[in-house]
Amino acid sequence: MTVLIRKLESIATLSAEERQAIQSLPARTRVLEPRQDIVRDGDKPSQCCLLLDGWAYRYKIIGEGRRQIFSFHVPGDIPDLQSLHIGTMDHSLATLTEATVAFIPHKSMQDLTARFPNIAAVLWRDTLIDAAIFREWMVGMGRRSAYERIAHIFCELYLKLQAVGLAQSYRCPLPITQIDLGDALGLSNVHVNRVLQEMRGKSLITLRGNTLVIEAWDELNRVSEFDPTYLHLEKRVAG
Amino acid sequence: MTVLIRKLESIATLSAEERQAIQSLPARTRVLEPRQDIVRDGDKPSQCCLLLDGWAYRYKIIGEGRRQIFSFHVPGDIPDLQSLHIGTMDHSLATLTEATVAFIPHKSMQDLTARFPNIAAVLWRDTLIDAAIFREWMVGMGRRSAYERIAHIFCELYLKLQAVGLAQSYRCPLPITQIDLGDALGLSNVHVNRVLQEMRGKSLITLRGNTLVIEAWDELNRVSEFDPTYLHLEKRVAG
DNA sequence: CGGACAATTGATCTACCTCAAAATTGGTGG
DNA sequence: CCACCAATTTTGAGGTAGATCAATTGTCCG
Repeated sequence: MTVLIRKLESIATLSAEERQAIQSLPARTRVLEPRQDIVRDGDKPSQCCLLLDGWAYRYKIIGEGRRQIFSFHVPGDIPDLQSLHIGTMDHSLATLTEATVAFIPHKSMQDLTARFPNIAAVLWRDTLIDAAIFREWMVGMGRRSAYERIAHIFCELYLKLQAVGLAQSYRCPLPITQIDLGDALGLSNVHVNRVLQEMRGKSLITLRGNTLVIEAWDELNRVSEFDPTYLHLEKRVAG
Repeated sequence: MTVLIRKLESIATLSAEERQAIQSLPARTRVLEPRQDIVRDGDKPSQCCLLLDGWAYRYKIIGEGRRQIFSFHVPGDIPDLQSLHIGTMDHSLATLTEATVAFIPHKSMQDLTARFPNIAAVLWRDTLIDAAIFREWMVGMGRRSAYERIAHIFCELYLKLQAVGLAQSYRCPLPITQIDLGDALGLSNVHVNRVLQEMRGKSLITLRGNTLVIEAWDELNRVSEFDPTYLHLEKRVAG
């Protein structure tokens, strides 16, 4: 649960007692294959899924195989926290890489939030930040060019990873294909590819073997008009 | 506060005592002009805004005057509920029509949620549904055509209004311009106009004088692949 | 070494945008 | 009741970002 505590402390403050309560949350841990569904659109889960290791993503398929990706998740995230208060899933959650996840019964989460209102507030806050990120992606898909959109998501992912200690020196893992990136941003994989080449040509980034290196952070921020306010990060892990 | 109770009961169940507690929430009521900002991007509000009458919308402006609208709000909504747990606004909230709003201090909301954990859960649920709608709009902007997108938002708005008793017989108020609609869906006003004409031509809708009439509900559902699950409506007001 | 998947390239197409002007509408004051 | 104004809607004429389709190449792994 350490990774969850670290995540929550990146967006709020916890007392020792609260950390302790989170530590002793019961959990059934499991290792999952890459690209494996964890919860599906239409399911009515009775537990939440805490990502301990690896990456996951949320998505929805609409007729004719069109796919929209809503978010990418890293260790410490509870991507389906919402299922605690919304019975029926309106989208799916799946692993991106091999992943270790801990399943926590809704019952245990409910007990925890009942005993510690501050933890409830922090978790609520987490789902609100989730929504803030959705809004920012909406801005991208509605009003930014492909180039700006891709630059923007790179800035976002880097900061999110840095906040939980998974990135530093403008270098971070990025285990997603260009198809995934397109489905997250509302673009075709072909166009994603061309924009990436343009960015490489301008020495903004390097992207090879699942590793993203941001060569020009300031410039990437500038072209995407990136303003991290919406991530609502309280503090950052050194890095 | 009756309108708030009705809204919350459209997505969850309240006890008599809970209804009573909501009724006695302190509020400073005010009438606002059309198109007037209520809270602005960057503000740190100390109160929430309950919409009693009229419409509001949330939006964000990015460089060069590009605007993205995130949501439309009707009586019963608390469009900035998130400010309760997220200190700094990352977008703005404004009226669309003349509107009556009640400002409720964060302090009162916090007392209320502390005393009634079930109300906290319902409000949390409300913000989660808000996020679910954001996701559906993301699907639209990322993967649906302009035609599908417009048809989809009409279905959504009609059901949301019906749920709080503001629409019936496939007819509802819609006090928004084609420019607003475009900024909500990531389209130009010109293109919105052409798509609307196409829909009129096919007798799917009538849209005049701020009133939307859905002439062919089933067909509108079909072309937009509309599935209301994501609205997570518990029950509907008769109508 | 082979097979599968991901990235890349080329060629063509189109949904939607931009710009600009005209027509319509709704509200306002005389 | 009418004339007028501002905002909105509508129309027309290009223009383009990004899509689609179809190979080809590169990469990772067993």
